[in-house]
Amino acid sequence: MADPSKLVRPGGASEKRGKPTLRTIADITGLAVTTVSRALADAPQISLETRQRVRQVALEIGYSPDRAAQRLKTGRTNVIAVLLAPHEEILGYGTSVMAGIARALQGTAYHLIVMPNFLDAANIEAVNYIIRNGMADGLIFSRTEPLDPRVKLLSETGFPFVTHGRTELATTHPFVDYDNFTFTYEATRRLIAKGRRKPALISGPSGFTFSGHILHGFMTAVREAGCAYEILSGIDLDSPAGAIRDRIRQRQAEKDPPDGFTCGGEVCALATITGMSDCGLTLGLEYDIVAKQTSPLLGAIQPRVDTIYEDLTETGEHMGRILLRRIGGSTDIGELQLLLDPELRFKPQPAEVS
Amino acid sequence: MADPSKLVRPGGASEKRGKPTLRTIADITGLAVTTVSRALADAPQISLETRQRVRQVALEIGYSPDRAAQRLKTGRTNVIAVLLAPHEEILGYGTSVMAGIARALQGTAYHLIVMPNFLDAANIEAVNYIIRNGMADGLIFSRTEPLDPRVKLLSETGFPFVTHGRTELATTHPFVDYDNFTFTYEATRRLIAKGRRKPALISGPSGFTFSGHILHGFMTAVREAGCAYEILSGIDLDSPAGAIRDRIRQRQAEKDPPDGFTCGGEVCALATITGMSDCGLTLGLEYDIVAKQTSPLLGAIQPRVDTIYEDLTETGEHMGRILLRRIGGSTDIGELQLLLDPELRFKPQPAEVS
DNA sequence: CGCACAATTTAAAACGTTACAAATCGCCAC
DNA sequence: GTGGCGATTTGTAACGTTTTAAATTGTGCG
Repeated sequence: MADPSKLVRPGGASEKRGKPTLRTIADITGLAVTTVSRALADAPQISLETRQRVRQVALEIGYSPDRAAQRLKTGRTNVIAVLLAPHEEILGYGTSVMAGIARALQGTAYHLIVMPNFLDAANIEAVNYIIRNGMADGLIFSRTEPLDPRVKLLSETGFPFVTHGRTELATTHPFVDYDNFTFTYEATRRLIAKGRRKPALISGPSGFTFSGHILHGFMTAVREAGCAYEILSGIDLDSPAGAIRDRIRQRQAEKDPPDGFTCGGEVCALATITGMSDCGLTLGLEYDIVAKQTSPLLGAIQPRVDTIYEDLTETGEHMGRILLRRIGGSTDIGELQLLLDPELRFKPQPAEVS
Repeated sequence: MADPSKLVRPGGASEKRGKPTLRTIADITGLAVTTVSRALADAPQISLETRQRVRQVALEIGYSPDRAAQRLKTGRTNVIAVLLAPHEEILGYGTSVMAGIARALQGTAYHLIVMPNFLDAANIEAVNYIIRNGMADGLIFSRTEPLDPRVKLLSETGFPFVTHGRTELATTHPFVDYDNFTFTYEATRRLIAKGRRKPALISGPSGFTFSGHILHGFMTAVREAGCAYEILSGIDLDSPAGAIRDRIRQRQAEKDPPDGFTCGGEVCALATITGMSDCGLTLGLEYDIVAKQTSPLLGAIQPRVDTIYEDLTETGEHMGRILLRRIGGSTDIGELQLLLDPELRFKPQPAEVS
C-alpha cells in the first residue's frame, strides 16, 4: 500500500486543470508513475490485474501520452516525413500517395509531415537536414535517379526510408515501384495489335530511373515487332500540356508521322489528342493512344482512351507499411521491396452511346 | 569567469557524440546553459557581445534546438495541422493548397502535418482530437458549411484556425475564400454575352457554403438578364466525370436543352464537353462553357474553354500567413479574413493554329 | 525462524529546453 | 568604505515520459 501521506503531492490529484498525465493516473490508482508507465507498455513484470486496472483508468479519463515527452526521452519522433517534389502539384499525384501513406499509418503512433522541396536542385539538402536534426523516424520520397544521391546518403547513415522508384545502386534499399517497363511494353504492343505501324513514345523526363524503364519497354516492343517507331524529341512527360500539343501538331505536318502514341500520363494523353485533333485526326480512326491512368480524369473524355491503370494510393499504402517494417528493424529485403504489376484494364466507362 | 573545475561535468565537452545541444555551446563558450538559451532568443538582458558570440558558435557547430524539448517545456508544438478531405485526392487540390501553406511556413519554426479524414462523417472527431491532445498550434481545413460544427467547436475553444471557405455563423473567424458568387455571376454573364439563351449550372455539392454562393451568383446573372436558365438536377461538382457526361447527354435528348454551362471545375467542364460531343455538338458553335480553372489541365484541350482562374497555391499561402498571425495573437479580424477576387482572364494558350 | 528467491512495485535520474528567482559584478554616490 | 543600483549572468526547477537500479513484498524451504 502506498503511504497515504504521499497521496498529496504538489500538482497531484488536487489540480483538475490540463490534460491527464501519467501522474494523474498514478494519483487515482495509488500506484507510482513508473508502474503506470510500464503497465501501459504491457510490461510482463507488472501484474496482469494492475495492467488492466491502469488501462481502464486511462481509458476513462481519456489519457493519451504526451508526444513531446516521449520523443524527448526515447529519441523517437513518431514522425514520417514525405518529400514533396514540385512536379507533384499537378493532378493529385502527391495527394493520392499521401492518402495511401496516411492509411498505412492509421492506428499507429506515427504522424505524417510534409516537407515540400523548394530548392530547385535535388532535395539532398532537405534529406541531410532531416537526418542531422532527427526530424523524423523515416522518410519517403519519389522520382529516384539511377545513382540517387539521396539514397546513397540515407543508406550510408542507416536512416530508414522507402523510395517510390528504383535505383541502380549496388546497395539494395526499400522501394515500391510500378513496373513501367511492362507498362510501356504492353501499351506499345497494344498499339501494334490495333494495326498501328509507327508507334511513338513520349519519354520520361531525363535523369530518372523510371524514364529508362519506359524507354526500354517501348524499345523492346517495337524491336520484337520489327516495326517503325519514333521517340518524340523536344518534349517529355513533364512538359506543359501546351508544349506537347504543339509538338504533336508540328510533327504531323512533317513527313512520315507516327500513328500511335504511348503516353505515360493523363495530361500528356489529353494534350496529344488535342494536338491530333488540331490536325483533323480522330482517335481510333487515324491513330491510337494507350495511356497510363492514375485518376478518373480520362473517364470524362471522348473518344475512349485505352488505358493501363496505376493505383497511387495503393502505392502510398505499400510505402507506408514497408517503412514501418523497416523502422521496426526488418532487414529482410524481400518484404521491403515491391514491384507493382500494371493493371491491364480498360477504364470504367459510363453507359455506352448506342 | 567560469570556475575551471566546472568545465568538466558529466556529459560535458568530453562527449563528442550526438547532435549539439545548448550545453555543448555552454561548454565551448564557458557560459551557463541559461545564458546561451536567452542569447539565442535575443533577450535584451544579454549583452550584445555575448549574443553575437553565442550565435557564432551555434552556427559553427550546426546547432539547432531540439523540437521535442522546446515543445515539452513551452507547450507549443510548432506544428500546423491540415485536415485533408477525401474529395481532395483528385486534381491536385490538396497538394496545391499544401504547397502554398508550406511556402508561408517556410523559414518559420512550423512544420506541416497532414491529417487525412478517413471518417465519412464530418471530421469533427479529428478536430476534437487535435484540440484535446494539443497536437498542433493551429488548424487549417476546407469545405466549410454555413453552420460548420468544426468552426463552432474551435471558436468556443479559442483554438487558432483558418478555414478555406466562409460560414454563416454569428461569430466571425479567420478564413480565406474565393469569391464564388462573382465567379458564377461573371461566368454566366459571359455565357449570355456570347448569345446563349439558356445557361445551365452544375451546382456545388449540397451543404457547403460555397455551393450557396455559386447558386446565388448564377441566379443573379440570369435574373438580371431575364433569360431562361436551368440548374441541372441529379449531378453536382463532386459527381464522377462519367455521371456528369451521362447526365449532359441525357438532358440534350429531352426538349428545350440548355446551350451554355457554368462549370465550377475542370473535370466537370471536360465531362460536359464530352457529353455534348456525344450528341454531335461542338463547343463554341452550338454551345459555350465558362469554367473555373485551377490547373494547367484545360490548357491541353481543344477547343479552347473560356475560364476564370483560381490560384489554389496562393490560397494556401494566404491561409498559412493568416494562421501564423492568429497564432501570434492577432485578433484584428481585418487581417485575418481574405476574400479573393476571381481573376478574369483567359487561360494561357499555346500558339494558335493558323 | 530466517534466508534466498521470485514477483511486483518503486524511487531517482535523465532527455534538452525555458521560466523564475537569485547571484555576481562594476561603479557611483553618500 | 559602505550601500545601492543597473547591467549581466547564473543555478534550480520544471515540462511528462522512460530507463536503470533498487526496494518492497510474498513464498517456499532448510
